[in-house]
Amino acid sequence: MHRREILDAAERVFVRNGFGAATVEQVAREADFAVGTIYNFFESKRKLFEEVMTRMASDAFALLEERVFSEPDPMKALKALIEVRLVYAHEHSDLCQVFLEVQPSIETDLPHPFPADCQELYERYLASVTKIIKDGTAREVFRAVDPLYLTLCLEGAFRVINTHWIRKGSTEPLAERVAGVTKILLGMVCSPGTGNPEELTE
Amino acid sequence: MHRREILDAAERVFVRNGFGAATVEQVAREADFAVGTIYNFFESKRKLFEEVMTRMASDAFALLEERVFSEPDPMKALKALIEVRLVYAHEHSDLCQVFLEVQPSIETDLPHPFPADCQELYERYLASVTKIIKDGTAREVFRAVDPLYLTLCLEGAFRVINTHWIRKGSTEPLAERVAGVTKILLGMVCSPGTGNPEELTE
Amino acid sequence: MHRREILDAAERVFVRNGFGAATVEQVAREADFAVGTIYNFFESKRKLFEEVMTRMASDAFALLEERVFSEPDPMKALKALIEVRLVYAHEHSDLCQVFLEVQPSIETDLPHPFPADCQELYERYLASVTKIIKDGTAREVFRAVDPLYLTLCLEGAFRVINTHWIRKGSTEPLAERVAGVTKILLGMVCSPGTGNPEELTE
Amino acid sequence: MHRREILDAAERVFVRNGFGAATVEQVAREADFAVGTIYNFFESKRKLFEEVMTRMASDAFALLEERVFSEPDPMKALKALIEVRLVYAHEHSDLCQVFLEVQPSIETDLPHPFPADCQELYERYLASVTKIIKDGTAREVFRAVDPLYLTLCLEGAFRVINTHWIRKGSTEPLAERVAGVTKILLGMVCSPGTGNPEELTE
DNA sequence: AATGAATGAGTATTCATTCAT
DNA sequence: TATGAATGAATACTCATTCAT
Repeated sequence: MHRREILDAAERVFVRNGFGAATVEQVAREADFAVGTIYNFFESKRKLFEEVMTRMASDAFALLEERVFSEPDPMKALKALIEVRLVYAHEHSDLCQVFLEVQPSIETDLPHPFPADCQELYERYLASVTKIIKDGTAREVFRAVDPLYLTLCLEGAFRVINTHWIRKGSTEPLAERVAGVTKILLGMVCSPGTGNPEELTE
Repeated sequence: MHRREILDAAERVFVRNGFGAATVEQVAREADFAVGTIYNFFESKRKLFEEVMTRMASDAFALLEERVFSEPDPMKALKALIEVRLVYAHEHSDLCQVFLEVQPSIETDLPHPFPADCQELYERYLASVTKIIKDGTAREVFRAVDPLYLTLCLEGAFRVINTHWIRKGSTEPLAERVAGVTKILLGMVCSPGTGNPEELTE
Repeated sequence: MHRREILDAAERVFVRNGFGAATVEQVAREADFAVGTIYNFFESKRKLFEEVMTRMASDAFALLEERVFSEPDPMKALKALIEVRLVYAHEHSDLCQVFLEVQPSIETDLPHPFPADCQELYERYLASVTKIIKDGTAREVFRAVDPLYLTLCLEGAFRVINTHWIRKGSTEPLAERVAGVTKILLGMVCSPGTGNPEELTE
Repeated sequence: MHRREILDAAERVFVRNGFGAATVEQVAREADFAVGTIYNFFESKRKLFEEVMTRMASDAFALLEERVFSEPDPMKALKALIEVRLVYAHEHSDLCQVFLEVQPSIETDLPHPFPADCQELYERYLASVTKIIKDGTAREVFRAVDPLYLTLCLEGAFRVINTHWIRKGSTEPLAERVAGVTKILLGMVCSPGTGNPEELTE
């Protein structure tokens, strides 16, 4: 469908140039449509941008639901979360780039430039991860610390490491890199003695 | 000095609106000067922006050098780092906002839109923190994990938590919040048994 | 076509005000278009100016080719040249104004501010006139003097007389004025005795 | 005197950059004064420009009065005029550049951008040359043609040849070049047989 | 629905001019 | 008188948005 094609084109253009530097004409050219046609589907550049954002966030959230949030065992869920966030980001660095940015940026035009949908998904994501943490704490496999803060620490680690991988290349195989980070994060989350640290990462 | 006043005004405007949406006229009005005066001190909007960035990064780095990097004991240095990053960010949320953003943004025109000075300070910051980690590991008080990744995990935690505090208010006193986060981060960094977790935070 | 209308309007504005003092908005108003529309057809004010110049020079050159340079007899060609330069300039004083100015001006930013096309046409024009002179000299109807300098003397005469006519009105009929000048210029170019001076101008 | 120094500096800057591209600050820097000082002596950039023009025209006119207009013999005066206009222009190509421009230019901001003084000098110059022509015609050494037009033809020849020499270098010695042009112009002005053409130029 | 020419508000930047010191 | 920092009007150019076809 045309709407879809335009979104795809817009995603490429926004990721390439950022919101400010991207022009509607670039999107139109990339999508092989006329400028006017873009406006038949999206009421403004801003709205188009927001739909791109929301779609990206939805895709990422759907993946997490399937691979992480449906896992009842907290330890398995945590490991899955770490892997998905690190590997997925590696495979979809563009999308990651965007998903990472669910936070205000100095380059951003407005304090909260992200669409409400997007913000809401982020809140739900945090809630879901927090729930995993709480479950793990209840079963005494995770440390007894503030689960929200633990969630945020995890989230921060994902972001900065993903950014680091995106910006610096690395010769080390992905699996090894992921293993190294997993060891650290499990050490942060898991109770000492709870299968931590060595055998955790096998 | 006028140069200083303009930088202050520009800082406020850029933090409020971002680079793209900020206009030189806004900066001029905020600084209570004419537009032309801005150009007597800074050759372009971009250059003005870069000086604002660099100044912010320098201030933050100077504080870290004084309070953190000059501390020879790794455990004390780590605790100081955590406190400075969390408390200072709380007191200077604007500056924090910016220092956080030494990473590419979707709103950004170029992969490395930040001034070279700024990038370099960030690299030096990471190197300094990594050195603390290595020292601690050598003394076996910190875990034996990849020190760069541990540094990045710390860094991510600071950022996301700071962002969280900036965006959500919190009724909980700052000291308690910092204590909660400190507990988590020490748990991540320190060897199990090394004074962790209870007495660490007193 | 709109491109044409804009060129016409720009021609009027540039001739009226000169390049420096002309504004794109004036051109837009004169052409009855919005400013942006100008930029849909011409990439910059400078480019627009250059197209105006080139078009003027081309028109003038085409006329000269048709009426002067295709004439094999040097004497007839010379008379035609004089007439065309004087009469045409009189009828198209704007165009003349510009074609005259293919020379550096104190108002000009660069030594050769005229578009390459324009410069080239001027060179071709000088070469064509010089060839007429040479032919006439070879047949011994024109004086045996440096043909390039003779060409330049002719050229200068045209310009200053045209400028004089443009700036001062004259009650004397054009034909008589042209006859008077023709007599002088034939006297300059033609060998004494070669039908010069009286019967030449009939 | 300071006024004089500023005029000198302004002359250099205007000749180098043209009126439009020259800035008052450039003039100030060239004159080694502050911008404000310029305005203590000249009420505007335009006025400064006009004084530069007028001074140039006056200098040239004074030279012509001394070397040409005070010569009672028309033939000698004509030869002197030709030489002065060609040689002087060669030696003072900057000034020439300007003096040539006593005519509206497409690059000029206003139809008659030259100061009234300058225009008036030009008129007096034309009148003086015309008088020489008339005297020569009365003595039957010059052709019996319209003296004003003959004056203008001379004037045009000077300008275009000077421009040509300024823009194209020439390896030929100046004296020879002047001789070649003199031969042509004497042929134009002088009655056939009146010492014309050979011995005229010796 | 699709088009893309036309629009014109918005912005960075320049520079002649002023005036307090 | 000399200064030069401050001024702000002026202008080229961009680009999101509209709308007649």
